[in-house]
Amino acid sequence: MLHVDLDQFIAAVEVLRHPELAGKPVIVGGRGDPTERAVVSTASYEARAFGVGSGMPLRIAARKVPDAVLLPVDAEAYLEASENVMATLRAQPGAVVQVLGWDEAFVGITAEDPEAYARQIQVAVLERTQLHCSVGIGDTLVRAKNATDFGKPAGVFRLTKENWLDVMGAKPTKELWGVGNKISGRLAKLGIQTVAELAAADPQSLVPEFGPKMGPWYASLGRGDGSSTVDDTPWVARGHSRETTFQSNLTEPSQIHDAVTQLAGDVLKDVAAEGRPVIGLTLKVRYAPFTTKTHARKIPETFDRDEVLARALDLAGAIEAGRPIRLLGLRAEMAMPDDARKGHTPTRGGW
DNA sequence: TCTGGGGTCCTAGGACCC
DNA sequence: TCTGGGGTCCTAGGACCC
Repeated sequence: MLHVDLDQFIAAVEVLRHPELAGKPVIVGGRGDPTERAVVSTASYEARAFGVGSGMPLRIAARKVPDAVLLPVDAEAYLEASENVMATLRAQPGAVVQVLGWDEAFVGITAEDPEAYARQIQVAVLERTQLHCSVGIGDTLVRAKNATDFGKPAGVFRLTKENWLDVMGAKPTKELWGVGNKISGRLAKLGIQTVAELAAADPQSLVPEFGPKMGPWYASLGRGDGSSTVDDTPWVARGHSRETTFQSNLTEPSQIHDAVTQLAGDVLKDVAAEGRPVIGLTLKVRYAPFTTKTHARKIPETFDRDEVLARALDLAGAIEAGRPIRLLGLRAEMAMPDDARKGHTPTRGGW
């Protein structure tokens, strides 16, 4: 199968709308104001050369690149571009497309020459959307996903059982899809630093540290193993959430009340659009400077706005009085339709 | 340097039941 | 006094992804 990933997607869409920005360091994030609390969504390659990357505080990014062009996030524009890309992928002969996000998809194919097929995809996407993409080819989803990194920018790379350890073996475990800072740190404490060492680990030996599912899963990640099925079942959301980072910390109960009321209204709008009842609520509170707590509650199935709002405000009663708050979030879990296929998700799909 | 917003899934521990 | 062995459900929190 193939993994298709658009190059510097958000920045590229912005450059298409503003051709005069081509070749300049472009940073997209928040409302484009570096004095606000926000992070970088995407930086162009020119900006990345200064050490700017996704997730970096906008303030820091602006300091690193004084000449950068800062732009606000325009989700609708990116979604429209994304839909054009995905439609192009679906139009390829025999392609089964599993979307992973705005700028990524697995494409299941059967082709004599996968590299040629991948090149054809790149041409088609460029012709239709003027966007460049990189393509990974693999015999599992994990290998295809990791292969894409070696193809960037605008290239093609193949990872299979045969060359997986040659290419990936010496890399730190953090390079793997699903292993971040925390897990790589815990693996290191077990004496596992590299992909090759993880591949050699006995899956059962990881169970005490990571549990019965995740332990063996990490071992298989090290080997590049896992599902090789691209699943194009339409995605069904488990829930919807909204969160707000306040530019100045909240301290007053009335401010909390107003903020939760606002969040509940926004979440309910998303839920109503799906026509599925709410079955649970989670309130997220980030106290200043930076500790996060969540409070969750199952609730009886309901479509009633007042009921959901009342329960959200009830959850807000768990907020510690007097501590300044920098973020509030509210998530509504929805009942799943009976025919929804479990286990298919946008970011962890195929596991 | 100071950390967004939208998602999903896994695990631990307590409550409760038989 | 010292205390079983399952099972399920719920809450809280952790970790990851784009």
